[in-house]
Amino acid sequence: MDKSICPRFEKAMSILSQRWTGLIIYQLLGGPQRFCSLESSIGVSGRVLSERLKDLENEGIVKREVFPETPVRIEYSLTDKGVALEPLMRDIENWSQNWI
Amino acid sequence: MDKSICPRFEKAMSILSQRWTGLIIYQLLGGPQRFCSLESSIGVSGRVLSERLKDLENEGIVKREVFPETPVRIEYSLTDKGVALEPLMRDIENWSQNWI
DNA sequence: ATAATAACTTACATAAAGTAAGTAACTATA
DNA sequence: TATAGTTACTTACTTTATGTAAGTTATTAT
Repeated sequence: MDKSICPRFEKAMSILSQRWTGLIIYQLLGGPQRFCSLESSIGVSGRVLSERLKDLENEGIVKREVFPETPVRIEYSLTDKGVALEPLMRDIENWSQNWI
Repeated sequence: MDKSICPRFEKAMSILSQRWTGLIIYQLLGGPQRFCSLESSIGVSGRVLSERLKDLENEGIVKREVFPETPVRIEYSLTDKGVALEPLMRDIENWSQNWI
């Protein structure tokens, strides 16, 4: 091995290349969403969605807010770090329109 | 399920969010590379690299060229479709510099 | 004849993701 | 009071994906 790739870039890739991460972020660009809403619009299993949201929260990309209503409402949204991924998502959008 | 995500976008994501795909494309932006060179610079196993390169070839993102020298030389490079991913890779680079 | 090299492939083990059922906390309905 | 409904999970179990290490093919060098 003679890794010549920037560790920051690799770290970013390791986050973004996890299954479902991109779609979760893309969905949240449209505004805050609830667990079940993400689950159904993306088509990810609850088990993995739960895991991914925790990871993204730990990375400071997603924010979790609890509203103690009945039944409880929990909203997920993007932090500034998450919103900073918008240009990237737009590039994927453009590329997919031109080449897929 | 009420999928509201553009199928082209989803398809693009399913390619790009596969483990190692991003790093392979990123490395090939620097020019054609051989199998063993990709293997060592990225740190992916040969088994999976082989699988990925086939997938990317099938998607028309990567081109495989055989040079019948001794020992044989095989070079992988990006097609136009692959090169079109450069802005995206630059965005990931930028984001990682600012936020990681 | 043996070893070396590149580019894979195969067999087997471990890690990640999917599926379906279960839980907690509360409310609405019978 | 009991039953069922709702949201946001978690748990146990199965299937798929990836890693590891050894083997294969074709060719040249020693």
